[in-house]
Amino acid sequence: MGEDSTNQHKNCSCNTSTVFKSLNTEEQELLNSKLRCNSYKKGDILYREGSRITGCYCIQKGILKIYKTGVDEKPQIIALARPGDITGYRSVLSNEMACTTVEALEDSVICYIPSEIIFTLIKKNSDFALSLIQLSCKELNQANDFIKDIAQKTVRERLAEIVLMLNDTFGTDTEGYIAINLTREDLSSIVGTATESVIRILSEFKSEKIIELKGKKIKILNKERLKLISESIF
Amino acid sequence: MGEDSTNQHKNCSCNTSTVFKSLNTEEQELLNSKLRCNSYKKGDILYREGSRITGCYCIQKGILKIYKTGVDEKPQIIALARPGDITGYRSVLSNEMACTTVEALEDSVICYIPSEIIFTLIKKNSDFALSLIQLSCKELNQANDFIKDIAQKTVRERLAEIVLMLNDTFGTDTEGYIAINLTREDLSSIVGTATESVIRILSEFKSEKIIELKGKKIKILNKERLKLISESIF
DNA sequence: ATTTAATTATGACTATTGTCATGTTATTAT
DNA sequence: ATAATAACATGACAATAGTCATAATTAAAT
Repeated sequence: MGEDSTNQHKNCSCNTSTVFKSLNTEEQELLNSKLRCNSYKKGDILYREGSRITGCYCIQKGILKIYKTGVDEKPQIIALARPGDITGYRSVLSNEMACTTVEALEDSVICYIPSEIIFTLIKKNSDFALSLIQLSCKELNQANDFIKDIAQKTVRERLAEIVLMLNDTFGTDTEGYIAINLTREDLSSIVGTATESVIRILSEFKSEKIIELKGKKIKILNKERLKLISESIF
Repeated sequence: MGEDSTNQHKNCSCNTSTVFKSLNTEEQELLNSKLRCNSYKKGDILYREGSRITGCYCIQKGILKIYKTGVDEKPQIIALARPGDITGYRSVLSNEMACTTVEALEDSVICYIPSEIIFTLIKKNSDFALSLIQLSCKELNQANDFIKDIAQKTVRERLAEIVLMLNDTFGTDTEGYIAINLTREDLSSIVGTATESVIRILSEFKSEKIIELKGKKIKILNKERLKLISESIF
């Protein structure tokens, strides 16, 4: 874990992140004075399920995978987080042990925000409190939607859906490939299936000219078709 | 839908419900003055997915089922709510259309709380705001746990888990039967499986002397065994 | 009370998905 | 550069769970 701390937060993503947009100048400064940025290498663990955390994390740069550990240590990825996203706020606000493990998927720069400042801001600024409620409500709704999908859709349909989600969330590089590197194993633990199933279905999509594959990189060739598959219409 | 409105809220469950416990006397009175209780018959719909709601609902008496509609109109039950629980707050706070349909599972008495009062209380009382955040975070964590389970466990394991959850949440009647009447179809749309699978596995549990069945009623005979099954140990 | 509808139950069959085995290709480390 | 490891790929098979059919039972409605 990098101890590459900085106090240079003039253009920290925390300031533009949606939850913090309701802060006034004074509150922004208070926030900035308490922040501490750290660098993490690919594979580094920010915190583990069951450990006590004393603040939350705002991503400046990089991508995090957030997962719960299930039967036989099998991870279930609950979310991926990108710059501007915050994580850990749930455990901080409920004053409970971390309910997920958070790991850097690539080299990242993460801002640490101590618990106290979060509580202070909630007390001071009801709009900030409302933003936090709205954030957790949004995540709750996404989680409920995914429960519905995982319960009702086939693996093929869910994988199509996840590929579309990745495309929307992380965008594409200059060549049109989705800008995130996930192993087939990571993908399988998002979709909720076996690694071999992901490999097989991606190959199917490829031979059906719906996607193109280059190593871990995925490029969507036929978005409409992929959408139809994800909606159980195909 | 019952229009059996009352203004008698001295002992409305809203006052004891966990989210409202942080209100002071003045705020309690403000809340009570705005409440409106209605009676609903079994099968009545409080609101439908996609409709605009202008307040949230606190259960005085009865049980509600909260579901999302999936492929082929198939419902996926996201939660069951019992006296003291509130529902609809998510859509109210995010100012979005309802993302679930809510239906009375039995004759119920439900308190309607207009949106404005919720927003007012968030502004006035940061502890109330915090309670709301904690509530949604708790539900979020439960949803994420369920994603993990539905992705990794077998139907048999999940059904065992749900029976245990129902027992803990709704308690038992004088004869020891779980105090909720769910059809096998309802159960299947909680567990995320086919109705026939629920029927079959409940019959298995019965012949293994793990549960006892009397119509829709379920009595747990061997809680330890059921727990082991739910944890994929059996 | 009796018809009607809904729910529960079970068998037979099919489809989907997971597991295991094995080989190949990328990555990473020395 | 080369060994070692991790990731990808594919086939064969097994297990889990879904669908369809049909009957019995229970609950609801007139």
